[in-house]
Amino acid sequence: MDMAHERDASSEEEVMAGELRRGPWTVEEDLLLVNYVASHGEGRWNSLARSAGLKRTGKSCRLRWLNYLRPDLRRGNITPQEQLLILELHSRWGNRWSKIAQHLPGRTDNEIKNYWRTRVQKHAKQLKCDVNSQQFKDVMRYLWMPRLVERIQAAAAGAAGAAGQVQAGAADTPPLSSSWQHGADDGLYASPELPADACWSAEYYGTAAGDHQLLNNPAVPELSSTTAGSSSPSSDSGAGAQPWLAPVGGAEWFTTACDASSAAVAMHDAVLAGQQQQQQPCLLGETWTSSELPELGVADFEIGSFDVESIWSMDDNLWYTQRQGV
DNA sequence: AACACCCTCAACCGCAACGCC
DNA sequence: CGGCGTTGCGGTTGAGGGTGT
Repeated sequence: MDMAHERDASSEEEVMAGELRRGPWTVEEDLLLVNYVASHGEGRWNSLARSAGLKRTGKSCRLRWLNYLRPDLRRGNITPQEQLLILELHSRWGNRWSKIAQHLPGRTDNEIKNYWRTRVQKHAKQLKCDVNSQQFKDVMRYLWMPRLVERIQAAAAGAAGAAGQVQAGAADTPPLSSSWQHGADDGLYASPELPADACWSAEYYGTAAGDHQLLNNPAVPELSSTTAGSSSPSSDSGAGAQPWLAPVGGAEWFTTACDASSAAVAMHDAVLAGQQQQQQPCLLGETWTSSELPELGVADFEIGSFDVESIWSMDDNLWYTQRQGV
């Protein structure tokens, strides 16, 4: 776009002339921006930059505000709940980062994009397959996601156990395949890493009514079991969308993930048993014979170098530690 | 201790869409 | 209707910190 190039060129000149700053923001600049937005509101970023006395482009100001200074941003690691949601939403929408970010309150598209590139794509690379390949999708769906579910449940069970000392019976965590996915207890889904009012608890993962709210959540209409199959062919199903989890009915994938988790955990336990005292990475190819893998669609490509443990030990070893402790 | 390599993430870039005049 | 400014999105880069040798 010529026009854009002209603008960029002028900006470049301003940078060269020392009229515009680039690179990391200083505390002073942050203060200027925060104070200005607080008193004048967002928008009109170019004029805002000038009015606030910032020697930055409007674009830079907007980005700094949205990705870093906004008061409603969440900080810290991406939680297992968020990871699960990212995997699911990306499977449906592809690299529609801003769209995905809309369903992760307090997270920015940039953050999610970075997460995907640094964590998810890394594992695809380990598997020596394309991140969009069916094999990798299957690994995500049948291994990664169930493990996340297990991990969430384990964390919730720990929280419930602690709460059980206050509320009798709360530690009696129901089996995964029944109550977790059906959301019998709101408290079950609360992550210790999340604020009490975080939407992840009941809103996203279930309600006392027993629905799969992750997929029926009004905030994610495209995932609703009542709309997923009948939604109009909007841009959501266009070029950016990736159809490998094609129009499953509502919570189907989630149920599958939960069911698959048992098998996945069993395999994991077998892996641990097989490892005995050896403190070496768990290698899929060495532990799971190809005869066990066809259902996962990972039998016919090279997986020998893939470190399974690294999947769920991406940010910490909570899940693994808990499994070891069982 | 020094160096190289790797990883993360804030920031930038190019482009397209939108809205106003 | 076209020009122009603004906004938003997705891809990419590079600084800085961490880790391995």
